[in-house]
Amino acid sequence: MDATTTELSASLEDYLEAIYQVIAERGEARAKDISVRLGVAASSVTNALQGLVKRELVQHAPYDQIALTEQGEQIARNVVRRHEVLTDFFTDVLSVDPDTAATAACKIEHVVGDTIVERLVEYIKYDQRCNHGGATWVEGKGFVCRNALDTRALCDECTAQGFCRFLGPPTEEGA
Amino acid sequence: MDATTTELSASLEDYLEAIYQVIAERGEARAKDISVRLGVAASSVTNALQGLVKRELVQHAPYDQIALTEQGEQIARNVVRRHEVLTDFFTDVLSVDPDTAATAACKIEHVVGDTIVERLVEYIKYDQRCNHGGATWVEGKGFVCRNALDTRALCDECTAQGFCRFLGPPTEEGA
DNA sequence: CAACATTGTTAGCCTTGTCTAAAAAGGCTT
DNA sequence: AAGCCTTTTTAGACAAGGCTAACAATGTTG
Repeated sequence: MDATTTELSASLEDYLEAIYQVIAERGEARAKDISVRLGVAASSVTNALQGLVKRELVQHAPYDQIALTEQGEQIARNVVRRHEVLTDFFTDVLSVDPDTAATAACKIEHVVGDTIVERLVEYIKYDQRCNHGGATWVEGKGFVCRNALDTRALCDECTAQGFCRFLGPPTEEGA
Repeated sequence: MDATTTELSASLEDYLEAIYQVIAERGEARAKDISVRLGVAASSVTNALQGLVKRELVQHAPYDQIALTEQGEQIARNVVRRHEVLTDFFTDVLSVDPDTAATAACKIEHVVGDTIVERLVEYIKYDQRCNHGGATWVEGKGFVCRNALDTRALCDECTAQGFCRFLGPPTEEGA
């Protein structure tokens, strides 16, 4: 089995993520921590660890601590990043409540590809920097652009400057 | 087994979706169509059908056509809807290319919850109706609000009207 | 209507991932 | 160092879902 090529299952990604986070929080990770965090039987952890060790993503001698290999840590970081990006997007852009956002991110993080994630990152940045673009969720009304809520103040400023003040002057690409 | 309560696996959702689409396209569905569409062995289809029949989501006598029950069709429609919403969001809002969008939607449709889907719907609507809010992906630049691309025309209009012209006047909720 | 091609089903195997129960290892505590 | 409690591992079962190979039904066509 080629460890570098094989796609990792959602389940194994979850283990990797949990290991990474426990190490980050506690300094070290033991099987118990993982089983508690994932709500899974201890034997399931042993089982998963064997798979991860075989793939060289984890270092683990029986009855000992759990550590990530270089490779494993990289994958874990990636999963965490996807999780964070999704969470941020759901809460900041879509104004979804934190619990729902977290739950959704936990599932989607295992299936979303890089292209989408990077676009989401850009979209979040856009939403943060541009008072034109940023919309706000208003219950019973849908998404409303901030200009519509903040009186005309921003629009005046926009006109005065002739461009979106956070992006620089208009480009020639415009219609 | 309580057919109404049990969560459906991603795999069975895929079968349901395929059956729905084949019926929509061809008027009827047979096992072969499904195996071809999903790229799966014929026996896998038989197998899945048994599960779906047991759950009363599909009607199917051996060697006969495949039909959806009321229940099954409802679930199928739901999956299709999630797929479409995701695809639209990825292409229209995030400007991701159609292939990537479709691939991502195929996977995410099985794990995304209703709350997020409905927010995405609203966001797409917002993006379509509000020239303030709508952003456009510009390669090498990120998302740029349409105002920044379209010269100041829209901004002038915005100022003249004092509000986002697609949403009505500013509300008191504004800061 | 009989032969053959296509389609569908069955049977049996494999992998992944979970569980429980039982055994083994480690670590405290006296 | 002996005993006890916790943690880990092993062993074995099970469900899902996929595959191949073999068999059965259907249907088409001389």
